[in-house]
Amino acid sequence: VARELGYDPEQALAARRLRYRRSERQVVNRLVGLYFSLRQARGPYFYQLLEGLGEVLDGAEFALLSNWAPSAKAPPVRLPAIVSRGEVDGVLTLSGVPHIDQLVALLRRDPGFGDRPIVSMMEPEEGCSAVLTADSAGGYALMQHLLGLGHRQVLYVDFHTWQNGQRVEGCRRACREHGLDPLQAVRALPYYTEDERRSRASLLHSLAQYPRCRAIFGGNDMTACLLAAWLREAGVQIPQDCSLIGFDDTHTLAAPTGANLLTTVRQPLIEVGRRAAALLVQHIRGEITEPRTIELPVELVVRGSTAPPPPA
Amino acid sequence: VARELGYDPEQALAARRLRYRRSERQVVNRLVGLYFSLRQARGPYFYQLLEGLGEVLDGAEFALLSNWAPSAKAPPVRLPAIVSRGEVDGVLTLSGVPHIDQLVALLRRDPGFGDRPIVSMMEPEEGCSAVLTADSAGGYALMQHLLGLGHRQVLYVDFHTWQNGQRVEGCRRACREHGLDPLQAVRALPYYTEDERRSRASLLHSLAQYPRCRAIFGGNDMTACLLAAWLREAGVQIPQDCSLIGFDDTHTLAAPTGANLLTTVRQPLIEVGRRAAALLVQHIRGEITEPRTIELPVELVVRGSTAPPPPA
DNA sequence: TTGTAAGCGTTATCAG
DNA sequence: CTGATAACGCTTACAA
Repeated sequence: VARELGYDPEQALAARRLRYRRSERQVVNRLVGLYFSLRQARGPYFYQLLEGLGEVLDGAEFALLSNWAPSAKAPPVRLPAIVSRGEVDGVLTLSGVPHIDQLVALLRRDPGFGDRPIVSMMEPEEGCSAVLTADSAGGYALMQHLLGLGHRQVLYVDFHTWQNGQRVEGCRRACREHGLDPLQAVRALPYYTEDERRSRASLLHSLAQYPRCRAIFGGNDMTACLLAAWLREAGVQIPQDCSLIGFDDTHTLAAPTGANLLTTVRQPLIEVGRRAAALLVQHIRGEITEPRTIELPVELVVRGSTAPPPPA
Repeated sequence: VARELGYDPEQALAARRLRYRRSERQVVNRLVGLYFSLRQARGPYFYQLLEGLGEVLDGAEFALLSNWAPSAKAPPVRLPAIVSRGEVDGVLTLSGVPHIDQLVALLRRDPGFGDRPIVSMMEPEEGCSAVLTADSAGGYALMQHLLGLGHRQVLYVDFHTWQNGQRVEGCRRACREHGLDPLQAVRALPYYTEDERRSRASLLHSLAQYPRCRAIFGGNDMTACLLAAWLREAGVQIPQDCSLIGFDDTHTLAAPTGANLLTTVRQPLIEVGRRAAALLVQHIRGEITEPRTIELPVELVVRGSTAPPPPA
């Protein structure tokens, strides 16, 4: 009869939620939150993840709350009202967003969220499930490729605020296997978003200082493309004078023909989004109770930006 | 006393919503929905809008619901449960999403949404507020620029499913003012996403057919960049052999130096997002009751992809 | 097995 | 003007 009349108690969740306070049960609201920064939302990295998330959440009929846009400056001090009210069933976080630890602590402390599931993407997080990629293996494959071309020194350039430690660790592992001193073979050079001139000068200085270093590893594709522009302006030709590698396979380094030149490691970002969403939904449905970590493989994509080092 | 004890009736919105059924009042949930397609979410066009939306909604402490990801195929038949439950205070829509009319009708028909505010971005919509850009003026400025360079014929290429009529109308207005037959001067050539080969052949055929037409207007930057790749492969040099223009200023047509070549019309997309969010929040707060339309100016950005036509 | 009543937290109403 | 009361729709404990 209920079905005939189109009656669905889910429609009046407000009443159910009210009543459930007595029995300390939880109401599933089919709503999950995504914590990210507007800064990240500018690039394809983010919207590939979003595409995977959207696909799975849509299928599971979950809605996605997504305007958490923390600034890099201050840690979050308050949760959105809808979270404190207990209407958000779970949360997705994303590596690279400032102050994730504080956010997680804040969520855990709030009675409106408590120990509901959190799934972290691209970075492990204490007490949360995670969907990661084989970062270390990616760095290893990249370095193997460069070593095979004859390079013996690499300059690793990345935001100083990011810690892609696994990536570099993979590079260094490959170096050790080739009998090279990993600290000599992979030199880290931070760059500073807030001071482009300084970063550029620092890059060119390092290239002059280490004449045998003719390969540059940008911490990700976005960084690599920026470095490419600086190198071009300084008259350094890629890959004749210097090889360049990225990470992610999200950006195009355009050759005159329009083709993508950038040798990189492809991360399965859409799949990361899918898996993270699926994991969160399983948690919410109670099909999983313990935090779980998934690692997805990455793939070396060799294009035109890498070549043997020029003769000394 | 309430303040001392940290008591806030907003925290128990469920109870308030329950009670309000009797008096037919509405509960503001500080939650708005964004209707878009995953297809759009792939490009900077979308995330510039999102950036503006996020900024204002964050400031007003509204949350954003954003996993409406309709496929192009089928019109929406059901609203997310959270909308039907009346927990979404208002909706933002975006031009280019399939079946917007059906969505609006569906919302209006659903007692859970009824006549709550809808703000449409980049396209007017019956019975809704809208934030638009001066499309026609943009087309006019582009055409003025081309006419000034000496062009007398332009090929307009765009998705056949999109109707950027105002843009073309602006072009034709400029032609009329120069005493040209607008239908002769601006020829429309649709292209077909599902059949790239056909679109490419059609483009090259048209160029051969109209030898005096040496300027191409891609309906937007994304389209223009795609056309640029096809032209390059066909050996057509930009801008020496043929000028190329886009619209939006969202994509880069990279010169060998990495600089952006594309002459285009900049749309203030972040500002569109900000205004749309602000408008929706004002509606929800009851500060505005009647639908309102805002039009923002656009700006011609002349770069290297336009030049005088080659001598006949 | 079926039926009844209480109560979740809020607010409108009505009596005092 | 103040203060008590009932009802929004649901779930559950308990009685029949």
